[in-house]
Amino acid sequence: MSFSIAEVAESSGLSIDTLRYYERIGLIDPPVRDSGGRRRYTDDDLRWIEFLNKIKLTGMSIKTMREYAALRKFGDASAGRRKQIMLDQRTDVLSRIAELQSCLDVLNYKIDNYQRVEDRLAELRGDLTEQGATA
Amino acid sequence: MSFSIAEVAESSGLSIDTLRYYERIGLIDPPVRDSGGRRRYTDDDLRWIEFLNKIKLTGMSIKTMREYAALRKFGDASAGRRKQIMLDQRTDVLSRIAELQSCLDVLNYKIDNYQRVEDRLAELRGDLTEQGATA
DNA sequence: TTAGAAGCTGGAGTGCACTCCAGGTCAAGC
DNA sequence: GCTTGACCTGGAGTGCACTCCAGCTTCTAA
Repeated sequence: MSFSIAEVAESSGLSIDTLRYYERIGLIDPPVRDSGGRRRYTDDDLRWIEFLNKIKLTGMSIKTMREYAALRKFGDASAGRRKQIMLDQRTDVLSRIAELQSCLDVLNYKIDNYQRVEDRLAELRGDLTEQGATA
Repeated sequence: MSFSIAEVAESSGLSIDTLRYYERIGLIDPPVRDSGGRRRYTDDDLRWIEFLNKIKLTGMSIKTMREYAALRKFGDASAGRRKQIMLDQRTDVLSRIAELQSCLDVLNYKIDNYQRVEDRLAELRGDLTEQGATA
């Protein structure tokens, strides 16, 4: 089974231009072409693209993803370096999660504050309405 | 008490250029100047810069931060909109945390795999050494 | 009083990750 | 056989968030 570039774009959430860009810079291997020169992606290609998408979400730079992609070509011999990249990324993700958690506190504090301001303003408007009613 | 731009840069972790850039684009109010025309930042300025830093960590764009900064000028009247911005940002942060958590699974899976490959390679090398010893 | 450090301005340059475009090819349906 | 739409290429353009620079002024310390 193989897929057109449009199908891959659809299923991966990347644009067609982005897929071609990733190929140009060596993130994706050039897929086979059909008789008319169009790209046909295999299941393997799809899985790799899904994986790229996933590690992109962790905030990995394209530079690092390219290194990782290049290392795949060396098979088991590059397992050590690839493991290291994943380890570094995990460290990164863990600290980013912690960072975001601490930001939540600030956000919540601000939200509470604005809520209080809004409540006070609503109350004031209520008072005015009452005055208007009794005047 | 007031601070030179170098001191603010030091304490905020932003560069001097970035501080001036933020001022240019309206993220930071122009601080008062000393007799020689140099910027002197107040405690209030510092607090605002710290806050900016914090919400930047949440991934808020400069565009949104600028809107938020501009809204401050309207005081309580803008509390509603500012609360909304913080609410949106909180939603964002929560989903990003969830996303990162799910990425951790992939990272862990990969790390385990590479560990297994390395273990196997180490074992093979061990065998070779033994062979070498007995040959 | 003078050298050097720190700060100033407006504007240009950078790196990243795409995104768009002009002009061309190819296959399918009418 | 001709139109239409998907796809192709190389290269230019975009938006974001800085970052750097030249050429100037001002304070400080020897």
